[in-house]
Amino acid sequence: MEIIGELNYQPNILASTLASKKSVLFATLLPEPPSAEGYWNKPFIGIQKRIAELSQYGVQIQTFSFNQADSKSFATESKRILELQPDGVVMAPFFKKEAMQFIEELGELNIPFVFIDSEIKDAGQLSYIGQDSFQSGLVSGKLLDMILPAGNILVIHFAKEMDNQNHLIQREKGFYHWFAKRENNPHTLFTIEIPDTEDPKWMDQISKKIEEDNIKGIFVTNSRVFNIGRLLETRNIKDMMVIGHDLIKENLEYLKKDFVQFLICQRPEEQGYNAINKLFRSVVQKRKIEEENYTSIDIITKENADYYKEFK
Amino acid sequence: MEIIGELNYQPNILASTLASKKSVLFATLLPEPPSAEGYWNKPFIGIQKRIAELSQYGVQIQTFSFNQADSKSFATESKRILELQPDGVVMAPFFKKEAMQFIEELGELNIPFVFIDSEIKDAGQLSYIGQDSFQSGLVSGKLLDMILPAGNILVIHFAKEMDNQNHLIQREKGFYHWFAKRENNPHTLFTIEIPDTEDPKWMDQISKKIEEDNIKGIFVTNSRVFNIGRLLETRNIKDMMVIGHDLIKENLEYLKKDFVQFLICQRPEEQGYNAINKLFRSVVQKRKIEEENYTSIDIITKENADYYKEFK
DNA sequence: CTGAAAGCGCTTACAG
DNA sequence: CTGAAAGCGCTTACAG
Repeated sequence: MEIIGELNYQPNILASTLASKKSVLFATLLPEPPSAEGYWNKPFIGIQKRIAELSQYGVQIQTFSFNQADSKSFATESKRILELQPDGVVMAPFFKKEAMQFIEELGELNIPFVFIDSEIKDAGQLSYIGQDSFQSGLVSGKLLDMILPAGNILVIHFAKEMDNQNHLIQREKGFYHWFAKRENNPHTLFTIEIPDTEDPKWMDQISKKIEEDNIKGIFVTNSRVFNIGRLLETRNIKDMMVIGHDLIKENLEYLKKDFVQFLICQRPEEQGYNAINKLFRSVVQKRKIEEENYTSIDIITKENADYYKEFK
Repeated sequence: MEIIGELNYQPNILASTLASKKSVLFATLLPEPPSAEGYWNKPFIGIQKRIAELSQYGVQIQTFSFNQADSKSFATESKRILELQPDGVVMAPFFKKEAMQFIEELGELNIPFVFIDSEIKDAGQLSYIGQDSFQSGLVSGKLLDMILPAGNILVIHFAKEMDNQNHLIQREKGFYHWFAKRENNPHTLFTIEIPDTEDPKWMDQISKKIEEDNIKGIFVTNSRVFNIGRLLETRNIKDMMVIGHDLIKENLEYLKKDFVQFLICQRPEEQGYNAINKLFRSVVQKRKIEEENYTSIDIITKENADYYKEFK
């Protein structure tokens, strides 16, 4: 060891992995996207890209997905992962109770795991990769404030089981915080939860709210902002300033049509790529990993959207 | 070859590079940053990061830099690179004439090269990595327009030898284009060139312009927007909306103090990283490379600036 | 427990 | 020109 120090010896990783011939298996547990255009396809693209690059090193992947509206599916799939005994796990811990159970069992098996998109604090994760949701809400607040001369604001959660959607709550808090600390705030804020858009009644509910409360700005706390685009287009409502999240195809359409002014984004493909990379660096290369890795809070408009392509 | 096709044989790159023991040398020719906080340190950080990762593969680098105000230094350094006969070159082709001469000689030696930051079209480059400057100017125009209720706008180039600064011209053109196509544009636009800030007379010139022409918005076409921050602070000018480029330390200060509203950024570290990666993928891995790689046009405000750190 | 030998999948100098 | 041998820097099963 002394001589190693003196000579500053660095092992040759190429030779090492070539000789060892060992293979490594990672598992992912992420929400199943409702469609091929859904948000959760994006982290997955990044995951696959990094896995492909690392296939030379014998890195393999097995994917599991759960239904965002069904916490039991999370539990069922996590059991399957435990049976598989992978060398590392990437998960979106959407359901806190089920996730904690899973994490405990991973701990017993000494399997490292990385959180993506949302976080449970101090749960023994190797790393968290995702946005600071409060701050991202604050950015949304500032932007909407800058472009809204007058009128009131509606915050909309298109989500079921809000108890489990901590990052949406945090975004809302950050958003409200902006207006709370602002001097002479002329805007009044309201919040609505729309758990289900199957039944088109929600449209009437929102339209009524817009009229009654002089709503001139809308903030949708997740990627379902295209719902508002559709509403504004079909009911021919103009002069509404709208901010939402994530550059998915349906949102891009309404951004281009000027029904949505800003989308807040978080480089989901890069997140998936980095999640696998963290596992690789820790499990295969035995390096130290930084625990928190807040993604940037990206601001997308009609004009820069086409340049916001990852991995060109 | 038939059997290779049938078996879908993929050579093992690890074994290949381990056995071949060949080393590869890349050269970079970039502007020398005026200080440790200058913009051009950033691409260099990315370059070094990728070189460090690839040192296992026997990739080495030799760096050359030129003075942005002196086209001769570009020519001198490019000659030194030609003598070195590297396996690939990354350059910022700031001086078109000198760059074309250099490129021709690189072509004769069959040395591939990548452009970074600014581009010469169809010059035989392996790839270009940088922003679409026209579009980035358009984004600046839209943002300033959104937050500026009334008053006129001043575009400032802090640059010498404007003939060689094609990307600044393009940014200006994009910016003007936004207001040209806008309906009922209430803002009049002016442009000023400040070749030198050593002599503080430029401050009087700008101040006078601001007063005489009712300037309420300023767009600085490069990273020298901190000059305007200083001017506004020292002369106590409020209510000016300011947009500039690049998140360097001096600009961050005035963003935080609310003298600058937006910075347009282009992930310079990522650009450096990608430039080396393109050379590596082409020269060492013999893969096909995409020719254009426009960087995203990132919008930075006081609130998301702290999260805009690359390579965390 | 220690240490030498075989082998990972290639490249390259060299014998024929 | 062809083809077998040596070697790249490690790991790992195995003999002692």
